[in-house]
Amino acid sequence: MSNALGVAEIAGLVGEPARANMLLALGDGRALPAGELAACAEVTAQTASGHLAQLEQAGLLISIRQGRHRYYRIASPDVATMLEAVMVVAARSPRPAARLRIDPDLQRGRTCYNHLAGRLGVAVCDALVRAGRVAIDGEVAHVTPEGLNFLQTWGIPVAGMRKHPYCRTCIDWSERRHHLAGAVGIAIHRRCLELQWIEHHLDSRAVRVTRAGRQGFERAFGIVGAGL
Amino acid sequence: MSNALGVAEIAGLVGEPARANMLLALGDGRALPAGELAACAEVTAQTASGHLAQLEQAGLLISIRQGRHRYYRIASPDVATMLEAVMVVAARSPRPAARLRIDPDLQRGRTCYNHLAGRLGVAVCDALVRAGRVAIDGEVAHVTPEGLNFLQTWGIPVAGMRKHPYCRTCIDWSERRHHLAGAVGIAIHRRCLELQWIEHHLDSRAVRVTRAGRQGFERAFGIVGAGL
DNA sequence: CCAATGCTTCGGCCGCCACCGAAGTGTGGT
DNA sequence: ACCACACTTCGGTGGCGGCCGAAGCATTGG
Repeated sequence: MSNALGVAEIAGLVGEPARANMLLALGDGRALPAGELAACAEVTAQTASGHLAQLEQAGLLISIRQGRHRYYRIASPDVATMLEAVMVVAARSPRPAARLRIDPDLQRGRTCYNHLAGRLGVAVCDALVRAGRVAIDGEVAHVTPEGLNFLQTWGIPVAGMRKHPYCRTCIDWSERRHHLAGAVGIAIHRRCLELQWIEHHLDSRAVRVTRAGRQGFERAFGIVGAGL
Repeated sequence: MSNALGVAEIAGLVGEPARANMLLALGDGRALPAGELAACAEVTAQTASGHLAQLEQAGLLISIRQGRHRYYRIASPDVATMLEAVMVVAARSPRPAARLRIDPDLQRGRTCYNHLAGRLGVAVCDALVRAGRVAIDGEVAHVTPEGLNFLQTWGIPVAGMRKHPYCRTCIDWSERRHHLAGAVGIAIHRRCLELQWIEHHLDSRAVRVTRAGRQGFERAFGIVGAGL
């Protein structure tokens, strides 16, 4: 039925701290860029690149190139199941192991290079789509006339930014759900900072929604709780 | 939430061909002595001992000492579940074939402890199943009434061997197929030796099919080429 | 165009670990 | 008592592979 060599090969790929860290970071189905996975694993970009290539070649991950980024995600539910099964055993293992803590702040809201991501980013994107201000067609997003109007009055000079990477989606946080990237995404992020709706954690990419932000996100976007 | 170090540790233990072989041999919940596991993994007793100690310390296996033997078995259903999950991924992996050099003699035919394995072992098992003489149900195999008759007339005293490890299957590492183990498997091997259908390579577990064996395997089992 | 950024490839270093020979411990059989 | 057998421990060797520095594409933005 199955051979031990194949099993050892797969398990061996997981059995390396750097790769295990990357796989676990992707464990919930998100797609993350290579650089970020390198940070998760605490190795340099070169090392991570090699690991990711192995994982993809073995069929554990698949990658999508988006601009100069390369997003990786778990290839199939089978792989996720396997990871969970290993985690169960690892948790029951008598060997105490150091725990790598995942910052819950990062999951709530963060910047993805220069636009909003995390639950907050998804919430903003959803709100814009629901309000008919943005229309998503695959990887490309369009700002509708009402959207242009809205952004303008909100304080974003949309006029000058009709350029190529205008508005697009980013496959990222919270599986298969988009958030806005591109020029519009960046502008929104910048405007949120200007308005002091969010503030950055020092030394981290996590963002915190301020009290003013809570009100602002609710009034302008209809987001209650500001994605928290 | 979960710790990557623990995961890597567990997966790393499985990610070694020798250990993976042992774990898979124990995958059905049987308890096997260290020596047999060493044979399964095709390493010396010392090496196997070290591996087994690691697996036990990590909580994947537990051992019972019985006389001068030491029987190992899977520590918990969680571990078995994990192994199956890895096997599923390994089966779907685009790299199914072994990249490890396999001794062609061993692949053709060999003994697995004391029964036939390799292509010859698989061919014999297949032939018996095809002829309705053996029925395989998962890891357990049953000899049908016709099978009893056949073995008897072939020269195997089946009458006295209704004991516990009667007839079971063993997963072959090089062929990824089942072959017969247990008392019946051992008896078949012994009978083949008696009939001089096979002879052992000196100093190896490889077996060679003699000219008489070629005829015999074809006439009795319908195996042409005797699995070569 | 050029500079910045993200990722990949190449080359060499170094540590870990699987492996086996030899010797040691414990159990069973005679 | 003796030997045979199953397993373990120890020590030394060799190879595999993870790691990073440096350099090489590719994309984006100015």
